[in-house]
Amino acid sequence: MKRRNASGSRWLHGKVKGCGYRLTAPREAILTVLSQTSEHLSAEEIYMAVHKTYPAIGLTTIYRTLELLVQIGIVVRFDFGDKRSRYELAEGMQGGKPHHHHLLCTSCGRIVDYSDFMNEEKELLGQTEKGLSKKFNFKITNHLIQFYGLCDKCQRK
Amino acid sequence: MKRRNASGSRWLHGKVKGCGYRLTAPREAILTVLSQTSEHLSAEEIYMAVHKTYPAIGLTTIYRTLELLVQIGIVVRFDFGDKRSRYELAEGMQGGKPHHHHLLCTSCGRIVDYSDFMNEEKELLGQTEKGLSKKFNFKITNHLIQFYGLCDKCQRK
DNA sequence: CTTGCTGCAAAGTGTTTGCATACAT
DNA sequence: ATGTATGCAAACACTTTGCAGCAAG
Repeated sequence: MKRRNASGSRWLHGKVKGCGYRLTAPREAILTVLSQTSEHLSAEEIYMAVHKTYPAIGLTTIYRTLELLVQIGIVVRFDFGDKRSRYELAEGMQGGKPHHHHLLCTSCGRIVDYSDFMNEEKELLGQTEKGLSKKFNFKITNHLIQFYGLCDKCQRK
Repeated sequence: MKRRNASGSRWLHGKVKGCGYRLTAPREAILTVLSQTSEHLSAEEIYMAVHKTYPAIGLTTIYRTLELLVQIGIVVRFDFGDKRSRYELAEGMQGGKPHHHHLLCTSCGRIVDYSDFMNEEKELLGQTEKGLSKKFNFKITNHLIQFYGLCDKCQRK
């Protein structure tokens, strides 16, 4: 678990308060965990991490807070097919990652972020979005791109 | 629900038997439903559809059969974020759809298949796959591309 | 103070499993 | 005949909800 911008959580507090929500200890702890990891944590994993510094936390609060943060736009929910939601700080949030897509190992579940090929992708996405928009009269707001395969370790087995 | 190739299910029987599995009435009924719809049915929806012609069917059998069909490669499982798996006949199966991606309305849940922009996409996907493959030592086997937005009806509300 | 936030326990929902019976081959 | 497939009910895993107490502003 890589550490990143340890003051990110402090900056995020403003975002929460700015939206008219209270800044409580549980929320603070959850934001801190999210801004200091580079992983794609599930609710339970966040719960366990927060529990270390704030043992009184309940799993319910984790779920409710995450839903709130997703609503505000501070956090993004992902579904990688392992039957539980996973959460990341949104693009543009302090402590968050730049825009990226995911590469998933179907054997061990490893998740790799990549942003190297985004430029080419972005161009095509733009074209495709425009075409789809016109043809189906959709107002496109978002996209999901993931690649699946075997990571190097799993290929050797 | 559009009807398509009504004999598709018969053709599929061979695939099942060819893989060494028994061809039973429940499986036959499930294949028939899948080969006659153009929708993206959930297990429960398949259950209800099969139930009309085969009332003795149990939901468990639906799940077990779908898992089998996915394993064999006759059926593909999708996850559109509504907390339940949805199933389609695989590309290349008789009665199945050609390769396509999905466009989803985040308001009403409508799912639109598109295959118009596949050529451009395919090219980019190939490049990106190659790059990712090399950089992360992944053997890429699959990809998922979805666009999210508001369909024309939901935009007017 | 007042209203929103929290934790616990219980309820929900989609999916899976144990087991005895039924059936395709 | 033999082992796979089925259906029921119970178990599961993740998530949500009801409610009474607590605390931020």
